[in-house]
Amino acid sequence: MSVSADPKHNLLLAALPDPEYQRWLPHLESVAMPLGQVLHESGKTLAHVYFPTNAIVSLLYVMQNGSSAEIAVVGREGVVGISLFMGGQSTPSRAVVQSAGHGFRLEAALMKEEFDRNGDVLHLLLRYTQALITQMAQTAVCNRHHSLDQQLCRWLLLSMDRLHGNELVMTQELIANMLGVRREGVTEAATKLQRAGLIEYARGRITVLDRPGLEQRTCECYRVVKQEYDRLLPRPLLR
Amino acid sequence: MSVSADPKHNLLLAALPDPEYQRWLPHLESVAMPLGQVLHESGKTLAHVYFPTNAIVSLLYVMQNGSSAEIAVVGREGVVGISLFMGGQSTPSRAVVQSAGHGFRLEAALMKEEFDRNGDVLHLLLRYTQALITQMAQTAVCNRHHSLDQQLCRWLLLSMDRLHGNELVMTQELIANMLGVRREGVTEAATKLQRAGLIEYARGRITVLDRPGLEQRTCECYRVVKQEYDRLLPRPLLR
DNA sequence: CATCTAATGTTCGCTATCGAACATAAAAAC
DNA sequence: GTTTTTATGTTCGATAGCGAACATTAGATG
Repeated sequence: MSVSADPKHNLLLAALPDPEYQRWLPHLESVAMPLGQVLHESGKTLAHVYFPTNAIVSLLYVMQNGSSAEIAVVGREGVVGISLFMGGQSTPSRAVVQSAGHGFRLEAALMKEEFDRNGDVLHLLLRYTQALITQMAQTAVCNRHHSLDQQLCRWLLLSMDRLHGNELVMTQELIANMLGVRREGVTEAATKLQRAGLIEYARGRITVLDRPGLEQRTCECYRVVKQEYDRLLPRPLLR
Repeated sequence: MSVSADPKHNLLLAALPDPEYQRWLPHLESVAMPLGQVLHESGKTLAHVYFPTNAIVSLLYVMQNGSSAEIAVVGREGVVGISLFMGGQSTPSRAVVQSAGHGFRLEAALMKEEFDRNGDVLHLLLRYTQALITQMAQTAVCNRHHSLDQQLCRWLLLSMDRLHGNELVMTQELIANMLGVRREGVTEAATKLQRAGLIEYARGRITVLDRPGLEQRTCECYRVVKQEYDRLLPRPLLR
């Protein structure tokens, strides 16, 4: 698929100054990212960092009792594995491919080395990390205060922003895992959105029909996160 | 108060290598941190970073409708204002003193300069930031899945870890703002804890009587956050 | 000491979400 | 084409937390 063959479809890779990009290129390994693939397990040391091009990855926390909650979502705007350059080697969360696609990966040691060279790469990755922090913080707020309806809209919008089209392959069961709610709740909320003509739903395939409509229904959380990504990672990235 | 007079009561400052510490010392300004003081406002550029010694600071997000939720809490183990060195200059959250005390602050420009020198200081601050990220992520999970009772225990434990004694000056109203719930809910939960003999409550003063009891009642979130701070910022800090 | 104010305690009906059970239908497997 | 599996839809009682109203009491203020 040509859409995934170019590393520059990942916005962070695209934002690299040319010397860095050329240096990384031979080490960037093209990888398929199938639905459900676990990129890193909670508490385990990372072997690679992943730069998705057209895949979406969920950072999610799985509790002792098995229920889960998504903390943040990473797509072509970002990188999976920040704990590597943040210095902790691992995190208590799991990274799972939520929407199949492709991406590129870089070996942990190489990533760390590049980060520690300490120039534009460092500042780019740190700004991205700050955007990711905003997403996590907003998830906390949203979980506290907003209705499932609103949260579903937020989640759909954040996912759509990370894809090219307006279609998402995703069952209600999976969405429920991400949002940390029951599947029935998602069914109910999704049915409402479908009745309102905002989305079309068919056995694991969601099509967004009316994006502005979703934006109107969602809570402020979506806008805050979006604005912060735009602010911290404008195009052209890097001042 | 002697307990606040020494910058090394802040664990990050204490973890600085001596050359850095000596260089910072003349620039560290001792400041009182009274209850309710706003250290930075949502979206505003930071003038200083703050290193609390015996104060506790809440990072909280205030919504359009006025309700709020705490995203993370910072005490003597940390620093307020990470967005400064992360590169964003500001964040969509507000930092408010939740428990009065003292601290030290450093001018934004100096902080950035030190960070960009790019040695131990950078890695120390990044590891701290990763611990903070874990706290935010866990807050999101906790908000989704755990009861108010459990969350109150978590909050008390996290706060106690950042103080010296076992007493906290804090009304139920304020706790409710932090947790993003109603004051009545906090009253009810706190009454339960008091009846169980775990805490003593008296008009804006909480005393923890049975810490292990609280740890038993709280959810896994407390332990995860605690362990992650210990892992990322062990004493002696810096490898 | 009397008064006022802020902090806490209590109650009641309401709503969103949960937990569980079951129905239906589309797609996949045979 | 028949069977099986998977995804979605629906219902019912239970419960946690909400919103609002009001009672009580300990300190602060005068």
